[in-house]
Amino acid sequence: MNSCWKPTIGSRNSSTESQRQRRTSVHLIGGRLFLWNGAAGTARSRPVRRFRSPDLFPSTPIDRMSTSPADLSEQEQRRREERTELEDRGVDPYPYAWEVDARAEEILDTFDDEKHQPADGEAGSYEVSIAGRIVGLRVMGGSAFFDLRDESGTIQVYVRSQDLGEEFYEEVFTELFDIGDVVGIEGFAFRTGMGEVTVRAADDFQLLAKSLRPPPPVKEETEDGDVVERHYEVTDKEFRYRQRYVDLFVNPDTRDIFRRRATLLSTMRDFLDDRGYLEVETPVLQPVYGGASARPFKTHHNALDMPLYLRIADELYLKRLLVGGLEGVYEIGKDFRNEGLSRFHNPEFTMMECYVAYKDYRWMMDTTEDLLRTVTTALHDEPTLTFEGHEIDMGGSWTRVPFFDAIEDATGFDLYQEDADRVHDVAANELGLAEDVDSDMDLGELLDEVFSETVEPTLIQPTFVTDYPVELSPLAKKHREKDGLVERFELVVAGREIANAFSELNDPQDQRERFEQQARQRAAEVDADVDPADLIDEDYLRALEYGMPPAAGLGIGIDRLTMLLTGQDSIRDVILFPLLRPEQS
RNA sequence: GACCUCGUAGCUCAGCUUGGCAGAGCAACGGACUUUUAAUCCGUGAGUCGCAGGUUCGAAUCCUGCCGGGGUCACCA
Repeated sequence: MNSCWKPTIGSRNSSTESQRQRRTSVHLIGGRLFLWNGAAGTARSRPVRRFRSPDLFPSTPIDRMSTSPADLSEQEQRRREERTELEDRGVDPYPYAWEVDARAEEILDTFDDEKHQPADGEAGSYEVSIAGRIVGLRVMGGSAFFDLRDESGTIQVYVRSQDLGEEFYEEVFTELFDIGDVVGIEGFAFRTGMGEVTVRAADDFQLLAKSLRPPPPVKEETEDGDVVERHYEVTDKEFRYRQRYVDLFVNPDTRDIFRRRATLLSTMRDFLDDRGYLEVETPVLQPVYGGASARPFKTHHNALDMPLYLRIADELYLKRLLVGGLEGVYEIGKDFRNEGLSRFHNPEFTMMECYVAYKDYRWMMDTTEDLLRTVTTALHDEPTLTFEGHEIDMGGSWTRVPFFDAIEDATGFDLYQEDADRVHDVAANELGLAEDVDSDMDLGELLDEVFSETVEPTLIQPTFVTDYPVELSPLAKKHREKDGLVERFELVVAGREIANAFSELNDPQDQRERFEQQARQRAAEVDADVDPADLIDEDYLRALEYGMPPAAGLGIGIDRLTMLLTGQDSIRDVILFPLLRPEQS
């Protein structure tokens, strides 16, 4: 999981010495709390943290940066008072480090009753030093249990007045610690009478970060027997997106989604690296945007005094690299499209694009099968997944169906080589799409609409839809056999478009004509003042004129793939910090 | 941008139809409790009923407008 972190049970690092000394001092001085965390001399003399001068940020009123007591809830005020009280007692509420040598999940997995369970009244042999956040505190007189949550999971901690000194226990722990505080524990693992593996804070118990803001209370009543229990869980979607940091420590499922997203990415990288493709990084800031038909974000470079656009696709720069003689390249990065928000669209999203010289789209279909089967297996241990109740089999080779055949199969109408008027007529009058089409849509838009409405939702098992109309694909190479089509495929799974690929157009003359066509449309649609010539990427055409080898290219939307592989129905659930409307106070 | 829907304690919500003292559970706070499991038991505090205006003797409740959240559509290769 986290390769940086290696548990070292049984051979504990000698750098825990400072912790041992502090712990010794607890026993030596009994209840002398001001020495309890070894920070007595420094806590008071620590410089008081101050807010920056308001002059530095004249537009930000100081009273919005500090928080006046009147704005705070009772609970927030109390926690601030506790923090002050801790400092007065010489307890640093924000100390510097803690030597961790075990994690919750690992202790729960490796605890062995025969080897580790201590005899009554004795110390256990499974010694650990752990850290995490307190959730679910249960105090019972002179002892207490709480749940400690670290990145791996949650483990119960047992605290006794006898172990830690009465004064610490009574006056610091039970009075000044809260749910939400981050703490460090040194002690040993044991199994309680109720059967739960628990760490007893026998040796040390320190505050590592005082929480001034209560975590959301989420113990919801389960009304009847079949309701799933959700005790420490926040279900309010907006809250989860806006305060993802809380979502992550409260909802283990959320962390799991992002772990799986990371596994997906690393598996994909390994797959591409193993085949010898070079991972590259191309510009996000571009003087001319292209590679897709979306509207861009516009920005400005001050020193050069020039407009720049955030890229809407990586494609045109990656193909320049093929001209440069790199024979297999890929990039995983953010694209930006200035469009609306929905559960399928976030304005910035992650795209993997891969280009391989001397290959065509047929080869790319095979490779896509391999890639996605590998990724699916990495996440599910087998090449199958369940999405919205559908069992989806990513194994074997997948159905390949030409675009117009798919439409004909779904609607009974063969629209190949029909003109826009005819397609509009069929869509509006025969297919019940009158509300989705209108008469000034061009042929490409009409066909796309028909396909999206009638075919896409029906394709549940992985399906390559091939041979798109040229109007929809200005960067794809003309079909070697079929007039008016290009060698392109989209992969549809569970009714969603997962991948897009083509035999890459490398004829500079053909490319120029298609750019000109596209530029005229775009200038007319987006902004009448724009000169179509400014929308053409002349440098890309110059590159093609030097000669780009035949190549296959593939694009996969990582966010949507993650949705599919983690069973999420909103893109916001697979993006850590999705764009939201600004928060209103 | 259009339509639907919601806004009451820190959180989840009831109360609104039929106007009459602002409610519950959880959380918080005080107390009891040294192997608990959403700990339990006793007690306490907590509200600009989103905002503004109107109707009324009286508005959380009825009316109008606005603000904010969510959803659907539109835009979107």
